[in-house]
Amino acid sequence: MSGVNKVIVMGHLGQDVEVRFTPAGKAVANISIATSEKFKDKEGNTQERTEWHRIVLFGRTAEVAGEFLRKGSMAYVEGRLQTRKWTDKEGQDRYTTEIIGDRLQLVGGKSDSQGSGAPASHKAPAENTPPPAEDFDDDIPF
Amino acid sequence: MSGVNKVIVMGHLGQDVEVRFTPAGKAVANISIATSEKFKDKEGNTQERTEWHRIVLFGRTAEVAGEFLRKGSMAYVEGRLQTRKWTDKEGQDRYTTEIIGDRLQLVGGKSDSQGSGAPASHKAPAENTPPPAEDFDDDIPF
Amino acid sequence: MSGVNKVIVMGHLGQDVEVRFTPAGKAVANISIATSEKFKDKEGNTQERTEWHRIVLFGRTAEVAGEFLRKGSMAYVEGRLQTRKWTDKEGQDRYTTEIIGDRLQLVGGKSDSQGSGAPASHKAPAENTPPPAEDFDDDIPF
Amino acid sequence: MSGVNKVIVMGHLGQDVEVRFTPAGKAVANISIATSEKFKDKEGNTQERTEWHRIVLFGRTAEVAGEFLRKGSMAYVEGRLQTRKWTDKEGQDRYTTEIIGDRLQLVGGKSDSQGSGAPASHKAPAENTPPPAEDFDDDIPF
DNA sequence: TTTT
DNA sequence: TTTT
Repeated sequence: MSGVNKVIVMGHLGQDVEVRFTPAGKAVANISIATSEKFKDKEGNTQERTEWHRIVLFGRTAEVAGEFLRKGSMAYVEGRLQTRKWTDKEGQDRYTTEIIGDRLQLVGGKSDSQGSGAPASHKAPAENTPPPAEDFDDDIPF
Repeated sequence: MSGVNKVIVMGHLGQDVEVRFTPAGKAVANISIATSEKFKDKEGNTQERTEWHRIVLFGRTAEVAGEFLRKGSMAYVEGRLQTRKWTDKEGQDRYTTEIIGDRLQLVGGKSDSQGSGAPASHKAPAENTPPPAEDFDDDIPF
Repeated sequence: MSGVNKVIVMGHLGQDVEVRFTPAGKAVANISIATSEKFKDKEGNTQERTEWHRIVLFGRTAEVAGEFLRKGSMAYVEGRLQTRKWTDKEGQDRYTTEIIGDRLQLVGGKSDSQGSGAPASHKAPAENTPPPAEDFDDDIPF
Repeated sequence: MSGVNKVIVMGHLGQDVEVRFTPAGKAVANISIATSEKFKDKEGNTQERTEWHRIVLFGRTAEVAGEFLRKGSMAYVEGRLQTRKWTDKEGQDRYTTEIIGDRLQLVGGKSDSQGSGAPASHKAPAENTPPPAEDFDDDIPF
């Protein structure tokens, strides 16, 4: 590993968690987290911009997400940036930047109540590495 | 501001810094920083993946970058993620994720020697906000 | 500013917030946040260690803390480390390490319900600097 | 693990690295890193305050530090805060706050040249846990 | 001193 | 697509 590539994101999930499994049985979860910031537009009016963060979790961390998070839940995620290349239907190269999360911390937002209720936290083992994209048969990149 | 949207990146620049100015005279710099990580492929062989981070700096921070950084320089950048929508030549929506840097710290790598040599550091004022995209006439998004 | 000195802490407050004011009328808040980690002791049993973080907030951020946080509230704090020297009653030098917080984010923990209920977030202006310790008349350093 | 306890520090070492070994043969390194910040004093003059960070590294990370770092080297460290209680010669309780580093990244400062010259980076395995204090016979806490 |  |  060379250099530093670190992301910290905390906010609410815009959708329920999608959990899939690789052929080898490893869980992979996709979550989408919103953050927002205020800024002044040209007229000096305060505006709010929402930023959507596409996050991918693997293994036990993915399972924890699938079990404890849902649309509206608040979560803290630590991870790294990764830009993935894919080909669209016209055969053109496209790029999608995602956060590969290696630490997930639930934060007790109202919307995450779900029966069990117990908050949860999970940290991926250091050797955790995303499976190659080929493990999935998706045509649709996201 | 709601939630947390934080990125920390440190690595070497893949190209010289591009500095432009808005019509209002505000500097905007684009830099590209590489980080790399090792991972095991399917055969168990250690591979290295390089990640390129597209970073945008504004104001005084952009000027410091333009003055002290060049291809090969090492830099530490703190900022936030922002995904920008643009339209390609076929009229299709495209998205590019960038790091809006609000803190730049030069780290004394060999390649940044440049006469002056003085290390530098700069932190954007808290109220620093990127200018609207319309300030630029570029057809080319990056 | 040279180098990087950054702390991120999220957890529950062990006590209510203490807010004081400098002679110049600037608010200063002290909060205490717990984090915990699991580890294995010599016998291989899982133990939990709680870490208490002493945090100091200034100005508007301190006021937000005083208004919205209390014992049991959950908060996210970003700041920097600062070790303060003081003299105990025996005349000996003592040192206390604190986190000078410049960003406070409330996270909707159960215990912070308080009537108003509205979550809050505040970021100190970049030029925010702690007042010199002499602004306080305390004999007791913490 | 509950909550977030994260520190990022980058700066120059004030002294050579001290490496010791536990009875079980595990390396433990102590390093001291300086960061500085500018602030305005009461008279409005710009002053610089240096902050010294006491960092403890374990295992392979400690060995890397011992091999590649020395007084004047620049390093990036990621870790967590830990306050340690000890008893001084008068039998009084004393506390020292340290950064338990789990990621060390050398940054190519001039002063770290040392023959080999190769830059280095090391991340502790996730399960890395500091040995109990009793592993050391020191009377002197730091 | 918090929380699960 | 979230949340306030």
